[in-house]
Amino acid sequence: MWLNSTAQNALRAVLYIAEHGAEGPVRVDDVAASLRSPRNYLSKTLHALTRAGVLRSTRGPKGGFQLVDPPDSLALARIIGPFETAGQRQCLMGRTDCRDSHPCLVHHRWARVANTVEDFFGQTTVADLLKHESQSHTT
Amino acid sequence: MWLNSTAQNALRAVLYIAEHGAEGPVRVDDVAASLRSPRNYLSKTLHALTRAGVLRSTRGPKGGFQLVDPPDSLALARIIGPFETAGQRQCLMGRTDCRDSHPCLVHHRWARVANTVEDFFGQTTVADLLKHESQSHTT
DNA sequence: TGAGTTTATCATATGATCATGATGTTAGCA
DNA sequence: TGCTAACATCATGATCATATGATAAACTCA
Repeated sequence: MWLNSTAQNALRAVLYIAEHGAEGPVRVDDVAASLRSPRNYLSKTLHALTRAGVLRSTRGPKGGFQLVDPPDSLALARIIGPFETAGQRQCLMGRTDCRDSHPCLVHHRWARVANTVEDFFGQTTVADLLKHESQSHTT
Repeated sequence: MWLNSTAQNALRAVLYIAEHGAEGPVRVDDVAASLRSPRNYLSKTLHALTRAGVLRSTRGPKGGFQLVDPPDSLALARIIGPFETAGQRQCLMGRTDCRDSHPCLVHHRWARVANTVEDFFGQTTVADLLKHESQSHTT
Protein backbone atom coordinates (compact mmCIF):
# COMPACT_ATOMS: atom_id res chain seq x y z
CA MET A 1 0.00 0.00 0.00
CA TRP A 2 0.72 3.30 -1.27
CA LEU A 3 4.20 4.72 -1.20
CA ASN A 4 6.59 3.57 -3.86
CA SER A 5 9.92 2.32 -2.64
CA THR A 6 11.73 5.53 -3.50
CA ALA A 7 9.38 7.58 -1.36
CA GLN A 8 9.68 5.04 1.44
CA ASN A 9 13.45 5.32 1.29
CA ALA A 10 13.19 9.08 1.32
CA LEU A 11 11.10 9.02 4.49
CA ARG A 12 13.38 6.64 6.28
CA ALA A 13 16.45 8.54 5.15
CA VAL A 14 15.12 11.87 6.37
CA LEU A 15 14.23 10.35 9.72
CA TYR A 16 17.72 8.95 9.98
CA ILE A 17 19.25 12.31 9.16
CA ALA A 18 16.99 14.04 11.65
CA GLU A 19 18.14 11.62 14.32
CA HIS A 20 21.84 11.63 13.56
CA GLY A 21 22.42 15.11 12.22
CA ALA A 22 22.87 16.89 15.51
CA GLU A 23 26.62 17.32 15.14
CA GLY A 24 26.96 17.95 11.45
CA PRO A 25 26.14 16.52 8.06
CA VAL A 26 25.24 12.86 7.65
CA ARG A 27 26.95 10.93 4.87
CA VAL A 28 25.06 8.96 2.22
CA ASP A 29 27.09 5.91 3.07
CA ASP A 30 25.89 5.96 6.64
CA VAL A 31 22.29 6.37 5.62
CA ALA A 32 22.60 3.66 2.99
CA ALA A 33 24.17 1.25 5.44
CA SER A 34 21.47 1.92 7.99
CA LEU A 35 18.61 1.51 5.54
CA ARG A 36 20.26 -1.29 3.62
CA SER A 37 19.47 0.69 0.54
CA PRO A 38 21.62 0.95 -2.61
CA ARG A 39 24.06 3.80 -2.20
CA ASN A 40 23.88 5.51 -5.56
CA TYR A 41 20.18 5.20 -5.85
CA LEU A 42 19.77 6.71 -2.42
CA SER A 43 22.19 9.44 -3.42
CA LYS A 44 19.88 10.34 -6.27
CA THR A 45 16.93 10.33 -3.91
CA LEU A 46 18.64 12.60 -1.41
CA HIS A 47 19.72 14.88 -4.20
CA ALA A 48 16.09 15.18 -5.25
CA LEU A 49 15.23 16.17 -1.71
CA THR A 50 17.96 18.78 -1.90
CA ARG A 51 16.45 20.21 -5.06
CA ALA A 52 13.12 20.20 -3.24
CA GLY A 53 14.55 22.29 -0.44
CA VAL A 54 14.16 19.62 2.20
CA LEU A 55 17.85 18.86 2.60
CA ARG A 56 21.08 20.80 2.21
CA SER A 57 24.13 18.99 0.89
CA THR A 58 27.80 19.76 1.29
CA ARG A 59 30.59 17.96 -0.55
CA GLY A 60 34.01 16.97 0.53
CA PRO A 61 35.31 15.87 3.91
CA LYS A 62 32.90 16.59 6.72
CA GLY A 63 30.22 16.86 4.07
CA GLY A 64 26.89 15.13 3.82
CA PHE A 65 23.23 15.97 4.19
CA GLN A 66 21.39 18.09 6.73
CA LEU A 67 17.81 19.17 7.24
CA VAL A 68 17.08 22.66 6.00
CA ASP A 69 14.21 23.23 8.40
CA PRO A 70 13.67 22.11 11.97
CA PRO A 71 11.81 18.80 12.27
CA ASP A 72 8.64 20.46 13.48
CA SER A 73 8.47 22.51 10.29
CA LEU A 74 8.95 19.55 8.02
CA ALA A 75 5.74 17.84 6.96
CA LEU A 76 5.89 14.37 5.45
CA ALA A 77 4.19 15.70 2.34
CA ARG A 78 7.31 17.68 1.47
CA ILE A 79 9.41 14.53 1.71
CA ILE A 80 7.31 12.24 -0.42
CA GLY A 81 6.11 14.91 -2.83
CA PRO A 82 9.05 14.70 -5.23
CA PHE A 83 8.49 10.96 -5.68
CA GLU A 84 4.79 10.80 -6.30
CA THR A 85 4.32 9.77 -9.88
CA ALA A 86 0.66 10.66 -9.98
CA GLY A 87 1.45 14.18 -8.92
CA GLN A 88 -1.76 16.04 -8.42
CA ARG A 89 -4.74 14.47 -6.83
CA GLN A 90 -6.69 12.53 -9.34
CA CYS A 91 -9.93 10.78 -9.96
CA LEU A 92 -10.02 7.38 -8.30
CA MET A 93 -10.87 5.79 -11.61
CA GLY A 94 -8.42 7.85 -13.61
CA ARG A 95 -10.94 9.92 -15.47
CA THR A 96 -9.38 13.05 -16.88
CA ASP A 97 -12.67 14.94 -17.02
CA CYS A 98 -13.59 14.41 -13.39
CA ARG A 99 -13.97 17.65 -11.43
CA ASP A 100 -15.71 18.79 -8.29
CA SER A 101 -18.19 20.43 -10.60
CA HIS A 102 -18.44 17.45 -12.93
CA PRO A 103 -17.83 14.50 -10.67
CA CYS A 104 -17.54 10.85 -11.53
CA LEU A 105 -19.70 8.40 -9.64
CA VAL A 106 -17.29 7.91 -6.76
CA HIS A 107 -15.96 11.41 -6.64
CA HIS A 108 -17.46 12.78 -3.46
CA ARG A 109 -17.14 9.65 -1.40
CA TRP A 110 -13.57 9.29 -2.47
CA ALA A 111 -12.72 12.94 -1.95
CA ARG A 112 -13.41 12.60 1.75
CA VAL A 113 -11.05 9.66 2.05
CA ALA A 114 -8.38 11.31 -0.06
CA ASN A 115 -8.54 14.39 2.12
CA THR A 116 -7.94 12.29 5.18
CA VAL A 117 -4.79 10.92 3.67
CA GLU A 118 -3.67 14.28 2.38
CA ASP A 119 -4.15 15.78 5.83
CA PHE A 120 -2.09 13.02 7.36
CA PHE A 121 0.88 13.78 5.13
CA GLY A 122 0.38 17.52 5.32
CA GLN A 123 0.05 17.74 9.08
CA THR A 124 2.35 15.03 10.36
CA THR A 125 5.85 16.38 10.80
CA VAL A 126 9.17 14.71 11.31
CA ALA A 127 9.14 16.05 14.85
CA ASP A 128 5.88 14.24 15.53
CA LEU A 129 7.61 11.01 14.72
CA LEU A 130 10.74 11.67 16.71
CA LYS A 131 8.72 12.52 19.81
CA HIS A 132 7.89 8.93 20.46
CA GLU A 133 11.39 7.65 20.28
CA SER A 134 11.61 6.59 23.89
CA GLN A 135 9.10 3.82 23.33
CA SER A 136 9.90 0.46 21.74
CA HIS A 137 10.19 1.26 18.09
CA THR A 138 11.73 0.19 14.87
CA THR A 139 13.52 3.03 13.17
CA MET B 1 -2.93 8.71 -6.35
CA TRP B 2 -3.32 5.17 -5.60
CA LEU B 3 -4.90 2.79 -8.02
CA ASN B 4 -2.81 1.47 -10.85
CA SER B 5 -4.33 1.75 -14.28
CA THR B 6 -5.38 -1.88 -14.41
CA ALA B 7 -7.40 -1.53 -11.22
CA GLN B 8 -8.90 1.69 -12.51
CA ASN B 9 -9.95 -0.05 -15.69
CA ALA B 10 -11.39 -2.90 -13.67
CA LEU B 11 -13.54 -0.50 -11.66
CA ARG B 12 -14.80 1.33 -14.68
CA ALA B 13 -15.44 -1.91 -16.53
CA VAL B 14 -17.46 -3.40 -13.70
CA LEU B 15 -19.51 -0.23 -13.41
CA TYR B 16 -20.18 -0.37 -17.13
CA ILE B 17 -21.22 -4.00 -16.92
CA ALA B 18 -23.46 -3.28 -13.95
CA GLU B 19 -25.15 -0.54 -15.92
CA HIS B 20 -25.53 -2.35 -19.22
CA GLY B 21 -25.91 -5.95 -18.17
CA ALA B 22 -29.63 -5.93 -17.50
CA GLU B 23 -30.53 -7.92 -20.61
CA GLY B 24 -27.66 -10.33 -20.83
CA PRO B 25 -23.89 -10.54 -21.03
CA VAL B 26 -21.83 -7.50 -22.01
CA ARG B 27 -19.12 -7.99 -24.63
CA VAL B 28 -15.49 -7.01 -24.09
CA ASP B 29 -15.58 -4.99 -27.27
CA ASP B 30 -18.39 -2.83 -25.94
CA VAL B 31 -16.63 -2.26 -22.66
CA ALA B 32 -13.35 -1.51 -24.40
CA ALA B 33 -15.00 0.95 -26.75
CA SER B 34 -16.71 2.70 -23.88
CA LEU B 35 -13.59 2.96 -21.74
CA ARG B 36 -11.28 3.59 -24.67
CA SER B 37 -9.15 0.83 -23.26
CA PRO B 38 -7.14 -1.74 -25.25
CA ARG B 39 -9.31 -4.73 -26.00
CA ASN B 40 -6.97 -7.60 -25.24
CA TYR B 41 -5.58 -6.05 -22.16
CA LEU B 42 -9.07 -5.43 -20.86
CA SER B 43 -9.95 -9.00 -21.73
CA LYS B 44 -7.17 -10.17 -19.47
CA THR B 45 -8.38 -7.88 -16.73
CA LEU B 46 -11.95 -9.11 -16.98
CA HIS B 47 -10.73 -12.66 -17.02
CA ALA B 48 -8.91 -12.00 -13.76
CA LEU B 49 -12.15 -10.72 -12.29
CA THR B 50 -13.80 -13.90 -13.45
CA ARG B 51 -11.19 -15.97 -11.66
CA ALA B 52 -11.81 -13.79 -8.61
CA GLY B 53 -15.50 -14.65 -8.68
CA VAL B 54 -16.63 -11.12 -9.44
CA LEU B 55 -17.72 -11.75 -13.01
CA ARG B 56 -19.05 -14.71 -14.94
CA SER B 57 -18.05 -15.12 -18.58
CA THR B 58 -19.76 -16.98 -21.38
CA ARG B 59 -18.25 -17.59 -24.78
CA GLY B 60 -19.76 -17.68 -28.19
CA PRO B 61 -22.63 -15.74 -29.66
CA LYS B 62 -24.66 -13.90 -27.03
CA GLY B 63 -21.71 -14.32 -24.72
CA GLY B 64 -19.88 -11.78 -22.63
CA PHE B 65 -19.50 -10.82 -19.00
CA GLN B 66 -22.02 -10.54 -16.20
CA LEU B 67 -21.88 -9.75 -12.51
CA VAL B 68 -21.97 -12.80 -10.29
CA ASP B 69 -23.50 -10.96 -7.33
CA PRO B 70 -26.00 -8.14 -7.15
CA PRO B 71 -24.42 -4.69 -7.10
CA ASP B 72 -25.24 -4.15 -3.45
CA SER B 73 -23.24 -7.23 -2.52
CA LEU B 74 -20.20 -6.20 -4.51
CA ALA B 75 -17.70 -4.11 -2.58
CA LEU B 76 -15.04 -2.20 -4.47
CA ALA B 77 -12.37 -4.07 -2.55
CA ARG B 78 -13.29 -7.26 -4.40
CA ILE B 79 -12.84 -5.50 -7.72
CA ILE B 80 -9.47 -3.92 -7.10
CA GLY B 81 -8.09 -6.73 -4.96
CA PRO B 82 -6.75 -8.86 -7.79
CA PHE B 83 -4.70 -5.92 -9.10
CA GLU B 84 -3.08 -4.67 -5.94
CA THR B 85 0.58 -5.44 -6.14
CA ALA B 86 1.29 -4.69 -2.51
CA GLY B 87 -1.28 -7.19 -1.41
CA GLN B 88 -1.51 -7.10 2.33
CA ARG B 89 -1.43 -3.93 4.30
CA GLN B 90 2.07 -2.82 4.94
CA CYS B 91 4.19 -0.46 6.90
CA LEU B 92 4.10 3.04 5.45
CA MET B 93 7.85 3.03 5.21
CA GLY B 94 8.11 -0.52 3.94
CA ARG B 95 9.64 -2.02 7.03
CA THR B 96 9.21 -5.76 7.12
CA ASP B 97 9.50 -5.98 10.88
CA CYS B 98 6.78 -3.45 11.65
CA ARG B 99 3.88 -4.90 13.67
CA ASP B 100 1.16 -3.59 15.91
CA SER B 101 3.23 -4.98 18.75
CA HIS B 102 6.51 -3.67 17.41
CA PRO B 103 5.54 -0.54 15.57
CA CYS B 104 7.66 1.78 13.49
CA LEU B 105 7.55 5.46 14.33
CA VAL B 106 4.56 6.27 12.16
CA HIS B 107 2.71 3.04 12.69
CA HIS B 108 -0.22 4.10 14.85
CA ARG B 109 -0.87 7.40 13.18
CA TRP B 110 -0.78 5.75 9.82
CA ALA B 111 -2.91 2.79 10.83
CA ARG B 112 -5.85 5.09 11.47
CA VAL B 113 -5.58 6.60 8.03
CA ALA B 114 -5.09 3.24 6.35
CA ASN B 115 -8.20 1.92 8.07
CA THR B 116 -10.20 4.79 6.68
CA VAL B 117 -9.16 3.89 3.19
CA GLU B 118 -9.67 0.19 3.72
CA ASP B 119 -13.14 0.84 5.04
CA PHE B 120 -13.96 2.92 2.00
CA PHE B 121 -13.11 0.08 -0.36
CA GLY B 122 -14.64 -2.56 1.86
CA GLN B 123 -17.92 -0.80 2.49
CA THR B 124 -18.60 1.04 -0.72
CA THR B 125 -20.51 -1.16 -3.13
CA VAL B 126 -21.21 -0.90 -6.81
CA ALA B 127 -24.83 -0.22 -5.91
CA ASP B 128 -23.78 2.80 -3.88
CA LEU B 129 -22.25 4.26 -6.99
CA LEU B 130 -25.15 3.50 -9.29
CA LYS B 131 -27.61 5.15 -6.91
CA HIS B 132 -26.46 8.60 -7.85
CA GLU B 133 -26.80 8.14 -11.54
CA SER B 134 -29.57 10.70 -11.99
CA GLN B 135 -27.20 13.55 -11.20
CA SER B 136 -24.72 15.05 -13.62
CA HIS B 137 -21.96 12.53 -13.76
CA THR B 138 -19.18 11.18 -15.83
CA THR B 139 -19.35 7.44 -16.14
C1' DT C 1 48.80 22.71 -4.35
C1' DG C 2 47.69 18.01 -4.11
C1' DA C 3 45.63 13.94 -1.77
C1' DG C 4 41.65 12.21 -0.06
C1' DT C 5 36.69 12.56 0.93
C1' DT C 6 32.26 13.19 -0.38
C1' DT C 7 28.24 14.36 -3.34
C1' DA C 8 26.61 14.63 -8.49
C1' DT C 9 25.78 12.54 -12.63
C1' DC C 10 26.03 9.50 -16.63
C1' DA C 11 25.44 5.15 -19.06
C1' DT C 12 23.52 1.11 -18.67
C1' DA C 13 20.92 -2.98 -16.83
C1' DT C 14 16.87 -5.28 -14.80
C1' DG C 15 12.10 -6.33 -13.63
C1' DA C 16 7.31 -5.12 -13.51
C1' DT C 17 3.46 -3.07 -15.58
C1' DC C 18 1.10 -1.93 -19.55
C1' DA C 19 -0.02 -3.00 -24.14
C1' DT C 20 -0.47 -5.21 -29.03
C1' DG C 21 -1.24 -8.75 -32.54
C1' DA C 22 -1.83 -13.37 -33.71
C1' DT C 23 -3.82 -17.54 -32.70
C1' DG C 24 -6.52 -20.96 -29.87
C1' DT C 25 -10.87 -22.44 -27.72
C1' DT C 26 -15.73 -22.66 -26.82
C1' DA C 27 -20.54 -22.05 -27.83
C1' DG C 28 -24.86 -20.94 -30.50
C1' DC C 29 -27.34 -21.73 -34.43
C1' DA C 30 -28.75 -22.68 -39.18
C1' DT D 1 -21.59 -30.35 -39.31
C1' DG D 2 -19.72 -26.09 -40.14
C1' DC D 3 -19.91 -21.04 -39.84
C1' DT D 4 -19.50 -17.30 -36.90
C1' DA D 5 -19.29 -14.87 -32.54
C1' DA D 6 -17.12 -14.30 -28.57
C1' DC D 7 -13.74 -15.09 -24.75
C1' DA D 8 -8.77 -17.15 -23.67
C1' DT D 9 -4.06 -17.18 -24.23
C1' DC D 10 0.58 -16.81 -26.21
C1' DA D 11 4.57 -14.32 -27.93
C1' DT D 12 6.34 -10.16 -28.16
C1' DG D 13 7.31 -5.27 -27.43
C1' DA D 14 7.15 -0.50 -24.92
C1' DT D 15 7.68 2.10 -20.96
C1' DC D 16 8.85 3.13 -16.37
C1' DA D 17 10.60 2.36 -11.66
C1' DT D 18 14.40 0.55 -9.64
C1' DA D 19 19.11 -0.30 -9.44
C1' DT D 20 24.39 -0.62 -10.46
C1' DG D 21 29.03 0.86 -11.66
C1' DA D 22 32.02 4.22 -13.39
C1' DT D 23 33.36 8.77 -13.52
C1' DA D 24 33.10 13.82 -12.65
C1' DA D 25 32.94 17.76 -9.66
C1' DA D 26 33.48 20.11 -5.32
C1' DC D 27 35.35 20.64 -0.96
C1' DT D 28 38.77 20.13 3.30
C1' DC D 29 42.96 20.10 5.11
C1' DA D 30 47.75 19.27 5.60
